[in-house]
Amino acid sequence: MQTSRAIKKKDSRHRILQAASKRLRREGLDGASIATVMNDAGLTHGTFNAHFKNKDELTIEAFKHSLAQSQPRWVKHEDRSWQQRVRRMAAAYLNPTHRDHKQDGCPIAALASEVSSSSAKGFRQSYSDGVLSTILDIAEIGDRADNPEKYDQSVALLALWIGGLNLSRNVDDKLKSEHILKVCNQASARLIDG
Amino acid sequence: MQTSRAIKKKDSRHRILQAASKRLRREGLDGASIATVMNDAGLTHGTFNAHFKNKDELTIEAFKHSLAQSQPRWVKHEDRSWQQRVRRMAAAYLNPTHRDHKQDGCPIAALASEVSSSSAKGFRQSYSDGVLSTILDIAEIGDRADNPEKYDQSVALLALWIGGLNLSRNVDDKLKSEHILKVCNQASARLIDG
DNA sequence: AGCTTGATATGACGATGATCATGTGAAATG
DNA sequence: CATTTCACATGATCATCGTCATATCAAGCT
Repeated sequence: MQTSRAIKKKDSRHRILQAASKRLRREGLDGASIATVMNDAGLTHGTFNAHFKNKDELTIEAFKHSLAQSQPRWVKHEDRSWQQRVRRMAAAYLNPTHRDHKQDGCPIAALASEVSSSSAKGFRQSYSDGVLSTILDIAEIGDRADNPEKYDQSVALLALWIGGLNLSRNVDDKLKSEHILKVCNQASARLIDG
Repeated sequence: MQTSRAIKKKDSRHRILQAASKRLRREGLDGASIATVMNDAGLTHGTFNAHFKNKDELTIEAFKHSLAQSQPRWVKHEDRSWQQRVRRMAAAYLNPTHRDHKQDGCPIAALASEVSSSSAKGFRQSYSDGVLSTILDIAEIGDRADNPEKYDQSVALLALWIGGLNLSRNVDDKLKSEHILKVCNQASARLIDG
């Protein structure tokens, strides 16, 4: 049975993870300082190590948390066909709402260019695992051998989506930014009926 | 005429920019600390503000410097056809050498997910300009109106390349990383002969 | 030669961040 | 109800970073 203290601690941990995963996605690896995250969670910064060993551990857990939270939103779906599925996923990924809510969106895109320079080895491993499992989830297979063609198409789609989303986030002109999203949606469809 | 002092200063500035642009690409916006960069350039950190107003200015200049330095390597070329051109550019961009030399490679890819959270407004503007001019350079046109179809294809290609390069950098497994590069090369060709 | 200018060096300052030792108060236990 | 336990708070410590005031020393000028 869980004591009320244990429940409270689990709840605090969850609030910290929630806050950290948002900061992590919005402000990147260095942006999510412990003091800020703990403040977001409504706790004082010194309490941090009662919940996590150190910052690396928090980063890893927050990344996993955000992936588990955001990925099903666009991946897990019943679709009438593979082509339907790709169109739906592209539309769910490449749109102004996702572009403008980085802190609630896909952590793979949000951290795409920061991973390789991270000093936290465990984080790079988690990210790598996240990428590979996302590819399989897009393809709806358990292993590349199950359907190499779909796997390869899913790789290219994920690359296109991550690149397109980041480009659209970084182009100042609103119209041009939305044009990027539109073009990448069309390119997604093109990639699979070749 | 340039005095030897002016020459010396210009040379120092160039060394600082060179060092900063490498650090910027390898370690990201926060990684390139002034002390580190100045040390790389063979100067003491306190001398920094004799060359640049502040860190934001250095970041902007270093980004422009690296874009001017790296972009022509794969964009400026005489090609027999548009399809040839795209294949050549994809091969020049999506390969293990570029993947493994982030500090000398494309700054648009190297900073793709960090720009939107940067507090330096001038840097976001420079990056945005860099993206748009790179798209035009890929298409070899001066404005989208010159050839909307090529422009749109170039947008999708750049997205695919940036996403693919970053994915390959972040996947631990060597074979899988190279597979990503290969698949994205193939997808590039596919995107233009639809 | 003596004076001025400017490129670089030295070192201090305040801010921020990660980590940790210790204190506190309330819930759990007998 | 006294004692123990534990979630959390407080505050210190050490490192790093951006910025800046001041010092030095050699190149250029009169």
